[in-house]
Amino acid sequence: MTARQTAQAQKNFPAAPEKSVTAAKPLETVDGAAHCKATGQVLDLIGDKWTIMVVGVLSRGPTRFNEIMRAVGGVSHRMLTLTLRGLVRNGLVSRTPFATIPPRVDYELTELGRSLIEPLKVMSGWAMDNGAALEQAKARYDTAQSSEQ
Amino acid sequence: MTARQTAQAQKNFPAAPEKSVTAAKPLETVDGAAHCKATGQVLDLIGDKWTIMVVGVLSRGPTRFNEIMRAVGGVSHRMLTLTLRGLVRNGLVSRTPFATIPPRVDYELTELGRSLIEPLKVMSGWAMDNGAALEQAKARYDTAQSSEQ
DNA sequence: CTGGATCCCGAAGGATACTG
DNA sequence: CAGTATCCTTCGGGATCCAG
Repeated sequence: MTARQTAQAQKNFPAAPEKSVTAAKPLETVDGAAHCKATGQVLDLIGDKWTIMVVGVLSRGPTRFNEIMRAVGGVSHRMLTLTLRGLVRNGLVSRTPFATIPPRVDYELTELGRSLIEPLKVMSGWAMDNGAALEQAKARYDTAQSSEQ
Repeated sequence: MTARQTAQAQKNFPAAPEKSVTAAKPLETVDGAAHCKATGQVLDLIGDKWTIMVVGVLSRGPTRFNEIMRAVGGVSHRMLTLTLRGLVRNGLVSRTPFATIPPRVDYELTELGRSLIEPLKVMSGWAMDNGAALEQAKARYDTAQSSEQ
């Protein structure tokens, strides 16, 4: 969530593919620095260990801190705090504390946050479709490596 | 690329939302462990600092090692090697060495690799659309924090 | 219950030198 | 040119204790 932005700050693609191909094959290439930069930004938001899991939980409705923690499972107290803070900061999640005792805080996806679900489902769909192929490739690669040693 | 899978290996969602909501609002929720797990897998592939940049470059056609390095800019020799190896291992990129002198190696997206471009463009599109909103949210959040100190 | 602060370890990743 | 090996620094992230 931090490593990339530094590298990206001074990152200007040296040369776009001369004569933007956007008209020719708009769906075949990712061409252009803008796309890469933009995609990188999103990955900085959700590319860490816990964010998508949390978003996944929150997509089911407003949830309290400890509920999220149990639902995600395996996340430390501290990391959940940080993850949520990041989401709130980026406006993807709203945080509404109740002055009850014991205190209670609800987290909920904002409109912006919900708009992210679609892209996530696309990724998820791709993963479901191609996960097997990926595993296969890995297996093949690994056995190939160890045998030719 | 490694941190998550360990956590995810033993990660079984404790309880799916009782009575799967899949029929009701299939496009509004990310519900289900499968989706989260799958999405997590993809993020393990492309969630690191360099992979998408490399994929972006390769989406324009076969490219040599040093070309990629220059095109990406800021990536170290070592990390590019590792990134490419990961992509090759997962079957997203093919590696074809030429026994010329000096040696030359071309990297190219495989069919599987190209199929990933679409999802990436979706993410990229979302980022382009909402990047401003994210920046705004961050700015608001940060100023709010520093002022109420 | 939610959140902050500290400590600490292991992994990520840059720099550099070496090999084919 | 492409790839490997080593060193060294930084940082993510878990455990733990403290506070409101």
